[in-house]
Amino acid sequence: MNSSKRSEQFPTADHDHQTCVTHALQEAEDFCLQQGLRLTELRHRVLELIWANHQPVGAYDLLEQLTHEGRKAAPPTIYRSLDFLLENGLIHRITSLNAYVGCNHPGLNHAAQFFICEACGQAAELDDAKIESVIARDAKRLGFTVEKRTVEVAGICAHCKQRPNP
Amino acid sequence: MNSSKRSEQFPTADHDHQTCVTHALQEAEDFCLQQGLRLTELRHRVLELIWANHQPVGAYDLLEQLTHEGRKAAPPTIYRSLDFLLENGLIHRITSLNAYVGCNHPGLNHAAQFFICEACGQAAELDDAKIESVIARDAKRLGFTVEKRTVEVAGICAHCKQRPNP
DNA sequence: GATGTTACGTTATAATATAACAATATAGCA
DNA sequence: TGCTATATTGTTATATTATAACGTAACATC
Repeated sequence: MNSSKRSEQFPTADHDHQTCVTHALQEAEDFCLQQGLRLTELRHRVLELIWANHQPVGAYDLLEQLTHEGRKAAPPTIYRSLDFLLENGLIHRITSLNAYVGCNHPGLNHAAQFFICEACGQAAELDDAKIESVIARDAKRLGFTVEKRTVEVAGICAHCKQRPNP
Repeated sequence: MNSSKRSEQFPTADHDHQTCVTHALQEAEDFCLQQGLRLTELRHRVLELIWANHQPVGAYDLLEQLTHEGRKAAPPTIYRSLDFLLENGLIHRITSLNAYVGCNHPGLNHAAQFFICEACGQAAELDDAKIESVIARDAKRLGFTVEKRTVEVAGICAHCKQRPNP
């Protein structure tokens, strides 16, 4: 099966990335329409670039890609769009990389975990309820009210273990 | 009981912080002696400052504290000491804060989880084997080799929930 | 179309971190 | 002890990530 979206695993060789990007944007457009959010041309383009990069991408990389296509852009331009996309659950920020990646489940307001390959740079997004429940249990024991969870695991993905030089 | 080290919870009112700092430094000295590591005056002082701050502290805060006591210091000065302390498990880096905190179990090379209070700035270090095992299970399913784990939970600690203005 | 709000442009700067090379201190050995 | 290799620290410059502050343009609502 050739999944049309970035699934909860590292993309395989037969992964059709163009379809995956298109699907994600369609989903974002629908979501914003439903929610009365303004997915402006700039925000749309930034989201598209994030998906097109196909792996966590830095704000200044995105900025360069925008300016290369002729758009006038300074850091605030990109950070504002990133803020909008983050606030509305269309992308995630990967803290340990200072990078941004498209969200697989836009609008669900879920807590995600990321497995990040240090060889190829790809990141797999999981949503393991078990991790959430263990964290919740610890928080309860501490009397701690959870606001935000950051779970990021760095290492080597299965593909990169097979071929040493990706 | 008045614990003499920062325990696996948020410090209580009767927490004797001076003893806690002294204890941590003694432990670090012993550990470095055993391992043949050079805990130089600078590194010792940086570690002391980290413990004395009693909560995650930024590199440039430490730098300022060093210069205020008359020592010549530039960013590389502090980052090198931080690198040494990180490599040898004497401190942790809290990615989501870009800050550093003393390790409760120096030398154990353990994976820690942090619960960070957004009100008082304190961080509790846990070492919950259950979280590790769940992550390990997910990694196995993905065929992913884990190198480094980052688990950071932000929220409000029990003390701060009781008194609104800490 | 007047008006309030949201989004974007622009300039400057803050905050965090590293590169590159020189000077000094320390350890280990002749 | 003195020599030499290595580790540590000093110093200058710069890279990288992010935000403040303020003006302008677009849009939405009346």
